[in-house]
Amino acid sequence: MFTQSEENYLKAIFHLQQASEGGVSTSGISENLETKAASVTEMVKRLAEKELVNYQKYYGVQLTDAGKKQALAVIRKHRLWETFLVDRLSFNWDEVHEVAEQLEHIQSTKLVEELDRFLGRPEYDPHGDPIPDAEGNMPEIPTKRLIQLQKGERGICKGFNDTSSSFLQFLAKLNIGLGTQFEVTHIESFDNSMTVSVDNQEILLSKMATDNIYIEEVSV
Amino acid sequence: MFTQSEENYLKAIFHLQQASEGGVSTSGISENLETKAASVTEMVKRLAEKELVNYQKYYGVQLTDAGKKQALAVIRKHRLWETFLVDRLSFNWDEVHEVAEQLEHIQSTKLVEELDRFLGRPEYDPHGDPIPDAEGNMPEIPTKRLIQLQKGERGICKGFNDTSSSFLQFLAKLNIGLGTQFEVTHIESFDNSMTVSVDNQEILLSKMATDNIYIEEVSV
DNA sequence: AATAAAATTTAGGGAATGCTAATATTTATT
DNA sequence: AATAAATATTAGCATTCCCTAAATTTTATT
Ligand SMILES: [Mn+2]
Ligand SMILES: [Mn+2]
Ligand SMILES: [Mn+2]
Ligand SMILES: [Mn+2]
Repeated sequence: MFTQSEENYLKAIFHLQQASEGGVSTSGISENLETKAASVTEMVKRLAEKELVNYQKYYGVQLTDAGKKQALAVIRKHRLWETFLVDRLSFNWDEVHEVAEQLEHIQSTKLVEELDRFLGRPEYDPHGDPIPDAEGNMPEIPTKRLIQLQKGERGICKGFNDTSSSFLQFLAKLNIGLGTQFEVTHIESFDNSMTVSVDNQEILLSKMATDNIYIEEVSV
Repeated sequence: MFTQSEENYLKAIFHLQQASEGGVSTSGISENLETKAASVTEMVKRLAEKELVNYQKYYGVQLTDAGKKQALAVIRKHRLWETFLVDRLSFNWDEVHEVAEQLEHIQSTKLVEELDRFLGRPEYDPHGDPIPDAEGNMPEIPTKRLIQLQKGERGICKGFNDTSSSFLQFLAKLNIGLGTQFEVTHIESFDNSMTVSVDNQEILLSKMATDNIYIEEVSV
């Protein structure tokens, strides 16, 4: 259906789109795929021709529904193969990316379906990233971090960027976990440390900590 | 290392080479790969440039050692993946070819090694074709058929092309099996049926039968 | 508002791979 | 041996994908 190169572009655009609103820039794509900007412009025009992206000269691209669907199909394959490599063959989680980058382009609906079944319909890949289902549904990935909140704003803890045991143990000591409600009561401009109130208790968190906590903002 | 297209050509040349001595013809390759002769000539020149084949204009190509090695590596991957699809995912033996045709091009030494281990180092794929080992060793595939022998020549039975139970049962009735020694005593030009002596017994075999028996020729 | 800097697009080109039509060579048939 | 038929190669062209250098447009800075 699509070439490997087209699929790589769609995937890159999808990921860049997650991380920022508005159009995805030519330079963003070119960095992500390690190609030159001129090559990106050319490919983006072809993708627009095929109605996989909306492209506005000089203002970047956005995936259409068709483009998003295809991107998710590739991401699904990528993460299923990573799971296969780690769970069934004895790859380490840091050795799988390059191979999955190739395997994600194999075209066979039956293969994807059977692989998914064989692996026990996993929901997350070895890196903890969610695996889209056959329809492209995937748990929303939290992108907002506690550090981005202003004084007086509130958020609910949705996940962590750093998943090392030391960080998780630190959080446990403070009674912070998934679902914890924060209200920012003070931001120290000197070092960007933050005071948040949790269950009417004041907790001081370093920049380092607040940058590693994903939240969903709650309107006051 | 090599492109998908190059690998497909090497594999095709390898298979055609098995089935006949002398150079592999341009038209043979073009039929096998469903491309035009002109495209074959062009690719064959590139392969010769890279010393994967010896090419003599108008007289076809032959794989060099390097070319043969690469062809065997691709065949190894193809057959391992077919085995995976049938043994581990629930593919039927007649559904695997197209997918294996893609999977055979994935580049990762570790993946091939781990897949081989995971499958229990199988020796034959779901179609009964032998799987080359990592060094490219593979049981010799018999290519000569009984039908090719002339009157007075001898051969030893090495395998069968048609492996249907009806054919195998027919052979069993005549006491023909792996290792059986034939000597051709007569060829009936009218219908190409053949009389062979086996253990000093004369047996009449139809063209249909002799065309499905692989042999190794024995010099008289 | 003018200018400088950064980002993007266009122009022109190359490698890989395939095609059709024209030409050359080999092989088969008279 | 001459000719016809079959095979193979060359010439010329198209597509995909990537590149560098030049031109254009947007964004940032004076
Ligand atoms: Mn990829
Ligand atoms: Mn992953
Ligand atoms: Mn293939
Ligand atoms: Mn097979």
